[in-house]
Amino acid sequence: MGKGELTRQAILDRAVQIASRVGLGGLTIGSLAAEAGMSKSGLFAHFRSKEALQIHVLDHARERFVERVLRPALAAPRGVPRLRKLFECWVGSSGDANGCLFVAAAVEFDDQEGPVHDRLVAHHRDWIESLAQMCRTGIAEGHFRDDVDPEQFAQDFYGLMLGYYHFHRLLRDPQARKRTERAFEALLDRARVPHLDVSSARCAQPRDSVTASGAALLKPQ
Amino acid sequence: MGKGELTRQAILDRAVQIASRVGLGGLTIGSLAAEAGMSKSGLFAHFRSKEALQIHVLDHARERFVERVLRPALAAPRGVPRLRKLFECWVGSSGDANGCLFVAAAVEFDDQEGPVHDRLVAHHRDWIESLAQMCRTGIAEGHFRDDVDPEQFAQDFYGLMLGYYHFHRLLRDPQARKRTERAFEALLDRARVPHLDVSSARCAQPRDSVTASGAALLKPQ
DNA sequence: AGCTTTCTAGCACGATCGTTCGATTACCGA
DNA sequence: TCGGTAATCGAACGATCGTGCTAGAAAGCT
Repeated sequence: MGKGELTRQAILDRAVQIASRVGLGGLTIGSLAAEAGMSKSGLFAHFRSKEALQIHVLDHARERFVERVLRPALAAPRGVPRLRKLFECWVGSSGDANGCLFVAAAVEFDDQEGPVHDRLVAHHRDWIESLAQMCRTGIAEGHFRDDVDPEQFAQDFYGLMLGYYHFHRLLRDPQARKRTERAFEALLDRARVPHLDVSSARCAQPRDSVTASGAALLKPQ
Repeated sequence: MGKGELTRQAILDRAVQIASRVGLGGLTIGSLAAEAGMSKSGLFAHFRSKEALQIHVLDHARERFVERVLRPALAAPRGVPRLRKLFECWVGSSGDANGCLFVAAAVEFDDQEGPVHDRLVAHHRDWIESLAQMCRTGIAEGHFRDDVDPEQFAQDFYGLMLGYYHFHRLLRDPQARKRTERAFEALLDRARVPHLDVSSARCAQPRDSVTASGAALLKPQ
């Protein structure tokens, strides 16, 4: 990795942090340059436009987020344990800027069409699909009923996390996390096979880690 | 109402619409003036600063939102019917800019301290408290179990709606609304009395009849 | 009607926005 | 070590940002 790519990564790290606070639109080249300790034009040369910068920031945040949340989950056994690990990493990374940026950008660009919007939607679709796929795996493993709707599960899951971000970050509610954990357990319960001792299902054999779930997000580059 | 207050309201109506698209920070005095058909300085004179404008926009959106969502709900019978009416109005006003602005502003100002942030938090606290209070009323009316946690209910409710906004507005998912309705019914079910053998009841019921199940519990009016 | 208060437009300001360009420095394979 | 490529900088561009100031138009009151 050349020097250019190196500082580029450093810039993007900073950019994600800033953008998670002020949004992708509020992210300014001048302030980013100052934060990165380089000139405005020097920084600008790395990305040919602000729009390109925004997309790169989005991609960067996605990579980091996948690495910190999805990847560890895929190392866990399929089904409920994997979902639980995902949840744990997701909630745990709430101080991390990468996840927050996605939520912020989602609200900011929800009806501002353009390349940034399209890229953002694509990433979110991938993420939702990963959630749904994990639910399907849970069904296949016998942890969930087979009439559970994976898309419903994914939306409920995501909504639950959005609620967490909201209560945790805006309202600074110290109980937000505990409630989110309860909501997550309730979500699992709703999908779970009735009259079954969960602990036995949870200790299912750890099949090989990387499966279809999240494959869309894990493709290189 | 004098002419000044009249154009002020017109300005704020426009401002809420614009801010729901580009955020409170992205809301610009110049573009707002152009949209309102008046000069930049003429508009500016109504609010002594941009920050004051943002707060007024926030208050305006809140008033409208309460009028369109909370007020109709309070006209419904206490407990579950009221909650159902609230949900209905809330979901129904998703095209309305007033609700969206709050979600947008919440993400935008979640760690930007200042007067706007404080006002926003206050409004959100009020809203959440309204949700929790409705839950308490549901308990008092005997619709919900008395060990239901109202704050948990409020967070779950809000999260569910955030999920709706997300899937509906960003992802343009045509099924978002139906899933949100299912999630809402599941939320009611979880809080509902009696708490008998949920698993069998849950599995036996086809999805369509879930909606009707709660309404049968209490007679209208 | 006239008079006073309120509202609005025009102009200008410093700052910062994204962006371009040419010069200069740093890096790296030969 | 040298020469060429890549990285960075400084200065400047037009546009737009939020914000004052002042003069005039409109509205409201008696």
